[in-house]
Amino acid sequence: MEEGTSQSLGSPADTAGHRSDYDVWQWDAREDCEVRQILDRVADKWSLLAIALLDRRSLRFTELKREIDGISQRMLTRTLRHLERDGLVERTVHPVVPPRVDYALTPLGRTLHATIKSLVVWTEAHQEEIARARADYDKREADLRETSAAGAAD
Amino acid sequence: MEEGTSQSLGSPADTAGHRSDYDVWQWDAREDCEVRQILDRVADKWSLLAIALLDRRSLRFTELKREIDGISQRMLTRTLRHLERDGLVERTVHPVVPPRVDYALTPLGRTLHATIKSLVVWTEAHQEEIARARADYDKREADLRETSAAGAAD
DNA sequence: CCGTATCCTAAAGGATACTG
DNA sequence: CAGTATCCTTTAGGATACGG
Repeated sequence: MEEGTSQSLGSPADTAGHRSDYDVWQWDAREDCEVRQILDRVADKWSLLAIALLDRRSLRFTELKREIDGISQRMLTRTLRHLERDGLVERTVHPVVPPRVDYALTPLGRTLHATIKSLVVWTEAHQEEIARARADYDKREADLRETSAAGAAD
Repeated sequence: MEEGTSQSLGSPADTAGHRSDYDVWQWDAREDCEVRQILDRVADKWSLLAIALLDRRSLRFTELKREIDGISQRMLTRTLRHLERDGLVERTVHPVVPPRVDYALTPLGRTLHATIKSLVVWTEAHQEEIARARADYDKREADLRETSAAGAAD
């Protein structure tokens, strides 16, 4: 792993004695860069769930619809099409009637799922810490409002 | 009830000889569960960028605004407040005039960044594969439209 | 300098109805 | 069964103006 290659943003950077080993701007969140797109794909409302389910076993459309209870037909179709386009999911149409369509994770999809899982694991490991942080923040906020209200009342 | 509450989705599961080691439904994407919230936080338009920048060194409001060129004041404030509330970023107000406010990643924020980074690394490693998949998909789509158009014209 | 408040637009996504 | 097509609501987020 190289230290910053295209350093960009003329920042002195290393001042904190700590540094990212990639260039932040290479995956600038606003651009249509790959990371942004993958992140959007992974993070959208239903993709992650579909990926996780398909990582267990392949499923057909209706099965997915039933398992991801609450998703609309429209969104399930869109989600699956996006995943398919990105090469994460494979769609197999069986020429029978009534139609049967199977969805399965590709090898690429499986490696992505493995990666996402580390984020899930992180969250599970730290959820209490986060909950505490939120409670503290909200408490401080409430105290602040109370104080300023009291101050205004004086 | 569907079979299986925690083990859930009555899937014999292992059929593919492969299985996730967590319960998909514990982090059901639709609920206000922790994973969903963290994922939303991480994936929203600006958070990731802010986190990555702050992982290098602490920055003040205006510096962040300048570095994340394109972000509105409104969204920068909101983004930072959310990160602060979750205990990922620490906000330090210096009681001077004009005001000076420094933002820094907390230890928790740093570990999150490290985790996110693995997703970034995954994306960088597979972006060409994804690009190919998309090109293939679009090609097939185009061919299909062409064919059906020709068929209709006949 | 560091915000908050207000207004406004674009996009995501649900509900519903229809089709091969 | 496995989708499209259409309409409608909700939300994210930009622009702008103002305040401590």
